[in-house]
Amino acid sequence: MAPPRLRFAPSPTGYLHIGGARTALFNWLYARRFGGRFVLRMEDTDRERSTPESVRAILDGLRWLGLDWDEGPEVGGPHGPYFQSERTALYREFAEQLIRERKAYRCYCTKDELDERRRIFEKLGRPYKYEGICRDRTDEPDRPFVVRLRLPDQGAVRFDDLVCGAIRKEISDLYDEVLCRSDYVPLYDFGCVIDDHAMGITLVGRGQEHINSSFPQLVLYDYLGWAPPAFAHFPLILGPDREKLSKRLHPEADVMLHRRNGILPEALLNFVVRLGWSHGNDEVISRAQMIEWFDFDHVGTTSGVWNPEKLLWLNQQWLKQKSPAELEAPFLEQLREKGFSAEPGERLRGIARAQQERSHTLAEMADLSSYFFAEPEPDPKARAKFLTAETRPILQRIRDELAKLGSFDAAAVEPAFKAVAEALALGMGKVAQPVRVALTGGTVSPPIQDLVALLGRETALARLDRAIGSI
RNA sequence: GGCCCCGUCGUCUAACGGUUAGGACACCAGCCUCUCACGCUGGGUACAUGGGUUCGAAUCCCGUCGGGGUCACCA
Repeated sequence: MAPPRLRFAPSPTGYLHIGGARTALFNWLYARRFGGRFVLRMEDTDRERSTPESVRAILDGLRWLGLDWDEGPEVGGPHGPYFQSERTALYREFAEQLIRERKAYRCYCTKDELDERRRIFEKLGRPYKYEGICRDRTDEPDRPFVVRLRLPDQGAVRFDDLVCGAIRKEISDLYDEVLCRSDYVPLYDFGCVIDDHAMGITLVGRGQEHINSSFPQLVLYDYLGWAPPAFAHFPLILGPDREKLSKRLHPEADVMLHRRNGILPEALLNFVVRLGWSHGNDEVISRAQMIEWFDFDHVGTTSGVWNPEKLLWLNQQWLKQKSPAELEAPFLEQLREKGFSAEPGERLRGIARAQQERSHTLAEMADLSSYFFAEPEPDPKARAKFLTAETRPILQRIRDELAKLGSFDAAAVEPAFKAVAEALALGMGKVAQPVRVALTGGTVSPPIQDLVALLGRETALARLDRAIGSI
């Protein structure tokens, strides 16, 4: 069997959203697993709403997620151009062919006329479907027109969806929809069919909201004498309110918002792939494993609800297993975003290592690390409890021991604490916690020896001195 | 409203006629422990509903109810 060809065909009318990202992911995974090709095509035929900025945003989003395309914008390929706005000659050719063959016709009804009729029908409580007024007109007035599909008189359209199984619809439930405008700029179904065929697409994977457009598309394939691709319709992703995840209602639909929030691309992919697909009991799944395991048999049919807690948990899992070097750049980005003057390097990686398993996001990691980059903001409650006359000698003792240290790394610092605790006949907790408050302002930090080492001799001693002096 | 799709814990899901209906997130309890986390152990919560088919149904069929999608010169 020839290698499958799949595509992702977004319309550049805004940022890359989660639903689109998952559609892209599923198609990409299938292509990667079965040695196929993954094509990216911009469906920019809505001139009002399509923008170059959106093209940029979608490309950036896909790249951030690591979903690379074999053919498409910026990489080219043998089936270009990959922007529908540059392919009108092709649409015109087939539109005219369909008209000649009486499988389509020019319709001169104006938008206002149609709106008016729609209003009347709605007032009567009946759904409006274009009645085929221009079906049999023979004149060709010099007026704007649209090209409409001439539906067969009867019959049904059926297909076997790779995810949903057998689906069918009566022709009588369809209507003569608009294929393209006077200038032959196509609408969705027409552009989709022409391009999927021209680009050799063998498998169309998209969201379930497109199930209903499969029927007219299948009619088109039949009219054009082309073998249709296989279809796979994926379950929808719903917002917490159980409505389809949309840009308007749900801010979390923005892929790049999650990047700004400190989510790792691996985690977002992992979260989203599990919304609708599963592999036994596996939860934390890498890109490589996804490619190895993905198939449509295990894509479910029920819509999934966005679950922010699970995303956070997954992100923590990924954060934990990243190396400090991998975390360095995105961590730095977060810190600077928050106004800290951090520099890349050994120390930053050390802080990342110390914080990575106690954070859900890179943003949280940056927040938790504030005292490494600025003077701590003292928490009054922590002060009152741990910086007292009773703990003052402990702080002093630790300060003295630390000052004596030749090396100031964690391995050298830890024995100093142990020694003080032993000398004072106290548990580690009694010793470490006051120091923690003195050094960070609060009661939460990495293990005390890591904290001290990361702060460095000068800062650690200065903060201890200040705490001692303030009691 | 017409049409299309769907219906297992609160959420994501496993199960592909025979299981005490499994796992994960979240939640609760405990352990670990210098704090916070991580980790570990344990706990509660689900087959929408009514009828069939079958020796046997969460799994197959039909009805009901419920949810979502779609009905544009958007995609």
